Amino acid sequence: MDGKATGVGRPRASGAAASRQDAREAVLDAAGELFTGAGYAATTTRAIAERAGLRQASLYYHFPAKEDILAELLAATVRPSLAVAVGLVSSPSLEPASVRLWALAYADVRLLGGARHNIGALYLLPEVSSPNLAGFRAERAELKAAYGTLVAAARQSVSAIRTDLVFGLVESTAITRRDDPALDVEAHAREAADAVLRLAGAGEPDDPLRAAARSLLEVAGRT
Amino acid sequence: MDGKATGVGRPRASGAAASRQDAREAVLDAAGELFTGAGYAATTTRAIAERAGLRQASLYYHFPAKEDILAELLAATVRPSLAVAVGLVSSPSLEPASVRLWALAYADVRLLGGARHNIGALYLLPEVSSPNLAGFRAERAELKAAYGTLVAAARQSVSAIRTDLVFGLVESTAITRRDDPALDVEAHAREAADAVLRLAGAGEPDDPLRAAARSLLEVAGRT
DNA sequence: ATTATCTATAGATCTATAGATAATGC
DNA sequence: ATTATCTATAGATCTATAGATAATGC
Repeated sequence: MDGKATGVGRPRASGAAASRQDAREAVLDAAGELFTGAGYAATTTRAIAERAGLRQASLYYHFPAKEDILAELLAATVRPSLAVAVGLVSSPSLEPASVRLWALAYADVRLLGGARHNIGALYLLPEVSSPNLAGFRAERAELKAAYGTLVAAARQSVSAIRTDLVFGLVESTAITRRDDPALDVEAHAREAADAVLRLAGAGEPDDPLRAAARSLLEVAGRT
Repeated sequence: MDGKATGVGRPRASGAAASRQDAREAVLDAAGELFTGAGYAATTTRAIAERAGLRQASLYYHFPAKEDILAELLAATVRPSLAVAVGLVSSPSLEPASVRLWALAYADVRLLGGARHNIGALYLLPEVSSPNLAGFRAERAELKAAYGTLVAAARQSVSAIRTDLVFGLVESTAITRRDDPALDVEAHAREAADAVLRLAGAGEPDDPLRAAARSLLEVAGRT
């Protein structure tokens, strides 16, 4: 079962053998590390390929252009959080909005912070404004809208807050992780979610609320 | 008084005449626009020079290297806020900490948002991690520490909050402005400062508090 | 025959330096 | 003589394409 390590196609110069799926994954992983660390423009296709264990030109068998690698990484960044958000907003839940808002912020920060590289930092890249990445921006706008919905529903006292500030607080966790890579993601996510509730004027978060939010996520199959 | 438009040195090919100081300023302004819009690595020295009205090689008369342009822009970004922060933290003020915290956040967001280009977005560039920019990072850390001091002093109820989250909320206003350049800076600054107080658990901001904070800034000579 | 890679390279830049040049200042 | 610019270019890339090649699959 171990023997046939090499698959179809010319073997790699580096020796490493891998299936088609592996190659794509390796490229995305390498690009994720380099893009988050050095940025998009400063990362060469050669560097990505080297780290992925193949030659520069071989990238183009898997991706039509460099920007498509970024597009795929960005999509993978929003999509899971967006799925959680849609679930929390749309499905008729017995839980109050404050619980669902806490759950969304918590899940979002954990998903971003728990990923292999600091993919939340991809949001911050100036290349995100590129016309080719409109699809990602649209998904990100949907996610933001979901925050807006829950913030509006959860508010108890204080005047309305800009969704920007709530969403911005969540996104800023990527900067924090960039400056301090050893961060405890779980604790950070909890504190960020607490902070979101305070911002939204949804009352002070307490342990029962957090527990309810966490089990809500588990029911949805999402940790 | 208008006649001698051209100064010392060979005239510019573009025709535009300018003194040494003007050239530096023009370069910084051009770089500010391009770096915040497209990022550092994606901005060529040629593009900067073109926009500044001189030839690519002439940049190097004013700056030893491309990175020094970024360094100077970054310094100009933190320095004014840091000056405000030091004033608010150190000087013995009659105002309570919550007023001073509001004042700091308000001044910071206004300074970032009110500048000609979206210079707050420079914080977000991955190049900030460059070893050559350690000086900037140190100043930024000082500013963050000032937030931490005021947050700790202003807290009334709720458990302590990470300074990261407060500072991150402030920094995130640069992302908001990137996505929506027409933003009303004054209103945004006020709401961000309100949000900071809520995060810090320093009680609900009200108009008298805001007025006190604003006059505190005016006394310090800073709007 | 198909697949997944490789080698080689075209064509386009990009940063920074060398050295010339066109002003003013003394 | 000094200053601020210019032209020209070295040397180093960088992305993407063309076409060859070394596997497996039929």
